[in-house]
Amino acid sequence: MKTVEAIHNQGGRVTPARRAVISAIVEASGHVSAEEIFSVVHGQSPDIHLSTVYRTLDALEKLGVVEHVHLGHGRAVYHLEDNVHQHLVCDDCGAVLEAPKDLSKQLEQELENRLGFHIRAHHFSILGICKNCYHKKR
Amino acid sequence: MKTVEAIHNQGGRVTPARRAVISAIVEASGHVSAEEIFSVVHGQSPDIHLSTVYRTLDALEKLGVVEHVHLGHGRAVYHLEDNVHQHLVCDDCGAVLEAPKDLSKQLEQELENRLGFHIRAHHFSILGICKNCYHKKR
DNA sequence: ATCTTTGCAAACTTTTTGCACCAAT
DNA sequence: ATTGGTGCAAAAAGTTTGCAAAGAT
Repeated sequence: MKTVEAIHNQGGRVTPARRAVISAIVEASGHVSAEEIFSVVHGQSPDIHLSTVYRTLDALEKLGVVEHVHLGHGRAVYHLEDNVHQHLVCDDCGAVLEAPKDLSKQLEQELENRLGFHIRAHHFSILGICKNCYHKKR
Repeated sequence: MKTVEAIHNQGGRVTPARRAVISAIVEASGHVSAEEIFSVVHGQSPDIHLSTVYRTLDALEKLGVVEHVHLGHGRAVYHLEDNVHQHLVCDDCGAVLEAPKDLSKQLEQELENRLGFHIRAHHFSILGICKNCYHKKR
């Protein structure tokens, strides 16, 4: 487990709470809020507190294991850093799609050339209306 | 004043508070948080409450006069709907740039063709590192 | 033994809401 | 006179923090 090593290397400690949070994120394999993570973790280990989840997420973020993003309005969601991509978020149904890599690359290039602006791909989010919602009239 | 008419047409009332909020946004001519709007408004009319600002912003949003966006992490910011554009937000210094229109258009087209995803330009925000921050080493 | 992490409770920030009063139409 | 808007205070939602006890190394 790479994550566990990363924690060790930084002088961090591998605790049950941290294991639980990590596996909750891995199992979710998507975009999950702190509370969603908490409810999974808390379901199995009721002694683990919400604030511990937040602190663990913070720690994992510092280690570069997870990343949090604010998709659209509302709370932050976390996802694994190995799954870096750009998010398309439906403003109607909340669906989260991933933008095609080449499209992202292209945009990234152009913004860099023209404005010297360096996209953080993992922090990129576009709101709009997804195919489904668009077709059920709006 | 178009906005005032819009309010009337919906059976809404044009109150001092609403006038104050509207002109605060117009004068700010950028991206302002509810609190920034409040502090301007409150500076001139100390009797106007923060909750009134929020309610007014809500009302104006329903009328399509303003729009709020969550740029990056942190609180919502409001801007006039006539100034629709895509935001580039610097993750370091918080600077907000506007993306070139043609670039946006291109991306918009492609996402539509490929995924059937319809960008809401005004709700679009890209995080990254701006030119300045990028060059002062990172 | 050391020093990080946790549980807990409480604070904080941003936004929303209930209610009685007030004011725009 | 209506009915929508406002002030106020209090709640809600999401996140952070201080502190003493517990646990990983």
